[in-house]
Amino acid sequence: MPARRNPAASSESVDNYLKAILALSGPEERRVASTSLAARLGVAPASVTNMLQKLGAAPSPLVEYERHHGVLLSPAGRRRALEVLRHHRLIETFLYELLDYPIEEVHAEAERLEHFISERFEERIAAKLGHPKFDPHGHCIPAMDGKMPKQKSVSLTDVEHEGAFVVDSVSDWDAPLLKRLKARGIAPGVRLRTRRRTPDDDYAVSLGNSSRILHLSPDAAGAIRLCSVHH
Amino acid sequence: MPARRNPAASSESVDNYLKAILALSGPEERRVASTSLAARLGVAPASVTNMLQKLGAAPSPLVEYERHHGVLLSPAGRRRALEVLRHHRLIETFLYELLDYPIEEVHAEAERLEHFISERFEERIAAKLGHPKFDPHGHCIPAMDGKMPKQKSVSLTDVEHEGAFVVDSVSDWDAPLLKRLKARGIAPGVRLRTRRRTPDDDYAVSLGNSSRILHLSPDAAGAIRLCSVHH
DNA sequence: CTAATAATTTAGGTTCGCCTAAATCCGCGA
DNA sequence: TCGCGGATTTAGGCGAACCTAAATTATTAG
Ligand SMILES: [Mn+2]
Ligand SMILES: [Mn+2]
Ligand SMILES: [Mn+2]
Ligand SMILES: [Mn+2]
Repeated sequence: MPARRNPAASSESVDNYLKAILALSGPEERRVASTSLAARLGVAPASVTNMLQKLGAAPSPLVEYERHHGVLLSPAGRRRALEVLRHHRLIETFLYELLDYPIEEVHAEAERLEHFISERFEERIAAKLGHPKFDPHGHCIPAMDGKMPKQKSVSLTDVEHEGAFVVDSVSDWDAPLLKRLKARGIAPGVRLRTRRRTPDDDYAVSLGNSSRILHLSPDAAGAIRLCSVHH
Repeated sequence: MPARRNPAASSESVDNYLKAILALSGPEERRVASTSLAARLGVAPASVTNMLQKLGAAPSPLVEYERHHGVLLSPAGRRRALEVLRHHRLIETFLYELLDYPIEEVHAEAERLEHFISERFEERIAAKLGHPKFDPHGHCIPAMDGKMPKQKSVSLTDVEHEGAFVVDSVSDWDAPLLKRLKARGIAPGVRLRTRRRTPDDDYAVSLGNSSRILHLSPDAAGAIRLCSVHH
């Protein structure tokens, strides 16, 4: 009798659920609905329910789950999610900086490898990279203790007035889109000016000191987060 | 009805079976018995039979399997096994050369990662390393086309006469043993002299120009392969 | 040539992560 | 307050990759 080991200790799937909950619950740590998890993970809603029940019922649960009321990460779950996120972003940085990957390819590779590297690997690439604080998309890399500064950036889609900004980060979700942004010169750290717009306008911005105006699709704009420039 | 996809296309498990068959069938490509596969993979013999039946029955089989008569890799299976072996040894070299892993730790990490890296990753680390031909244990890294020069080394356990050799390779199988060998100065490329011995003697060798004699256990000797020095 | 021993396969069962179809629940608009 | 539609859960199943115990087959010593 193999003394039934702790179910759901961790696995690629579990890790991905935890990371998705972390992302979807946002800085305010809202409860996350199964449907949104299902959409994000590309699985059926029933599969989500199943997994959440299992995770929530384990001896030391990784999530706090209540029927019909969504989930939250438990402290242990949050710790694990941040660890995987740290792996993800360190790997991305490593691929970009040391292996010269094109930026739009780092995400997919990191998405797999994040689950399989050892603590030693994590530590070694972090050291090699000089303990970076940001990944190539401009996202913050959680520290080893799970601490991560709150982000105070806004989505370009939420800016309606004219203003001067710096690109904080770009979404890594959609590789082709990311490639297009790169081709247009939009990358973290780039200075960017917005113009006043009404809901019907497209997103018109100019970069650096150039006066050339770029017109961005809503998709593209949605992938860009900005910081104001009053340093 | 989701149009039943090619079963056993490839997976971590399948890869490990193929690699094990490649290793156990040796340069002469002997048929491999389920028992030896079971022992090497650390699974029950019944599990091996199961897997071999599945692999052998697939539309384009990765192995040629005959009840009660062991398996052989098919050309496709051999190709895949060599690809995974190439991954393994490139990753080991990468961890050793670029991430400063201690030699006894590279194997375990490579054993996992070999299944999850992309072609791009493979190509990039190979380039970064200058397309190495040997891994840190002295094992040959298969080329991209799967070609690999025949090894013409002998196990230290098969040497009974006095002679001058160069250490060709050390086994990566047993990390503690590997660490001990390292501590004793035994590594690929090191010059090593054997003395005449009878089956009851231990393995007595001296390294480089030193006259100091090392006495090796059968385990240690079994982990060392030698080349003669007539260059 | 036979019989026992060793190797191998078959039978039956588990866990994980997923799916579809069929309930069920819940909040909101009339 | 009622009931409807969307969100969610339940029920029933599947394939991978394992396992143990019980056949079965091969080999080999006498
Ligand atoms: Mn992932
Ligand atoms: Mn990123
Ligand atoms: Mn492996
Ligand atoms: Mn090796």
